[in-house]
Amino acid sequence: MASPDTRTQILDAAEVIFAERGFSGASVRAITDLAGVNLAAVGYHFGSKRDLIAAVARRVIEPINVAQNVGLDRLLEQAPEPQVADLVSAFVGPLFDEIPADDIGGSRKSLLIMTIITDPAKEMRNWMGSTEAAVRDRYRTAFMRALPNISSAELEFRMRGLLAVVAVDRIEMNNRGTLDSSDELSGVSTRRWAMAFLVAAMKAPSQ
Amino acid sequence: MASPDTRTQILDAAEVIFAERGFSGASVRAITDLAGVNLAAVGYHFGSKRDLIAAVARRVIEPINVAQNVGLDRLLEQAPEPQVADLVSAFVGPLFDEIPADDIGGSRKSLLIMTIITDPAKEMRNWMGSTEAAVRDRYRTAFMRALPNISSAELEFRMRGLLAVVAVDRIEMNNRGTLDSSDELSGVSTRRWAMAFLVAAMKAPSQ
DNA sequence: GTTCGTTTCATACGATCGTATGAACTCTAA
DNA sequence: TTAGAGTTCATACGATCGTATGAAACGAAC
Repeated sequence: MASPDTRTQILDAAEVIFAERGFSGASVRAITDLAGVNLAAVGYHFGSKRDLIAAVARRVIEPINVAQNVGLDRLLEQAPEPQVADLVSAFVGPLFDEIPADDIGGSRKSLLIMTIITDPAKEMRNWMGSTEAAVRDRYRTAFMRALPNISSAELEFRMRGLLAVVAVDRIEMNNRGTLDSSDELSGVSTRRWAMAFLVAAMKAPSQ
Repeated sequence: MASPDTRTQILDAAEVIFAERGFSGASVRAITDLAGVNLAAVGYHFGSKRDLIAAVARRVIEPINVAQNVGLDRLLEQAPEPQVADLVSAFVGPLFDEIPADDIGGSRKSLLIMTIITDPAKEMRNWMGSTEAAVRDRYRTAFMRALPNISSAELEFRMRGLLAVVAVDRIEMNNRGTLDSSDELSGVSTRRWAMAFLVAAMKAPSQ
């Protein structure tokens, strides 16, 4: 069953280093040094750096996908056709919930998510699509019922916008978070701002 | 004055390689190989890889900033207080204009822009802020007049959303552009979709 | 206490990285 | 034609990269 300690320590350290330097900019040695474990531990527990990247990404993304699924389940229980605002909240909410804004680990995770989304290494997108695409499909059909005038393609564009706004905002907030002091205030505000911004955007008349 | 050929060939090749592999994932050798020039040419023309990154980023960002400035100038000539839709168009338009959607170089540039925005290497943000921040300030004051009920902080959030939606969309379109065939259609649509989405979002009531 | 699967360790390998160097080449001006 | 600045070239250096290896350490079962 493998001692969970070393494995977890590596995952935690990798999350930090990957967020700081990107996937290819991070060295296995930097990760094992931060984790306080032996260099060879990565090979033993994960096989290769590529597999470590996959494990780290999975650990960050999975709870978000689960929360998005649960949120949509709860909405569909209450009403067969949820409102746009509720769908937006259920979709982007987990990005705020699973990524605490004020602590260091939170900003680290948001950076990591964007690293995952935008990393040029295409390996990511292959193994990620499985569950992530399923969640997005569920939400898209729900959005299609709530916004019958919007075409499927345009809806996909808008859903991408949901993720983009929240993810980029968290990154930017983190970048200045190291300089500014009282970003707790803007941290709480951001969620309200994002909801107002995104709900209005989703409801925009079809173009 | 240095033969502009080699320098430009390096910049062109670096744009491709950086977009494909990220800054730290790209090797100088890969760039010079693609450019068909000698390895040492990077050292001679740019000094170091870091300086090459700066030069590439500057070449991509600068025309966008210029176009954004020109667009705002033109709006302010016509009316002292431009409308929201016009401001949005002038702000995100250059991202479409300077980055053709259908050709390969276009999607490459959009990827590169996102690489610049999100790259964990913080060196970027230092030398970039100079002119970029000035443009954003001009637009923020213009938006503040058009949207007097929105606080300055929330407005900054919303302007970040403008860039995020467009940039992420271009990346995603590029990612699937390699698979799909007829994305010229969605390429043209995207601009209209972005405008509808973003204008509605900017006009959202304050929260 | 000895055995044996599991985990950690120090260490080494070949590849590749960014950069530096000095010779060879090109081209213009005298 | 020659002098010299500007540019390109082949090549090498040390550092660091991901990965592999085999010995040491550990812990539970008998």
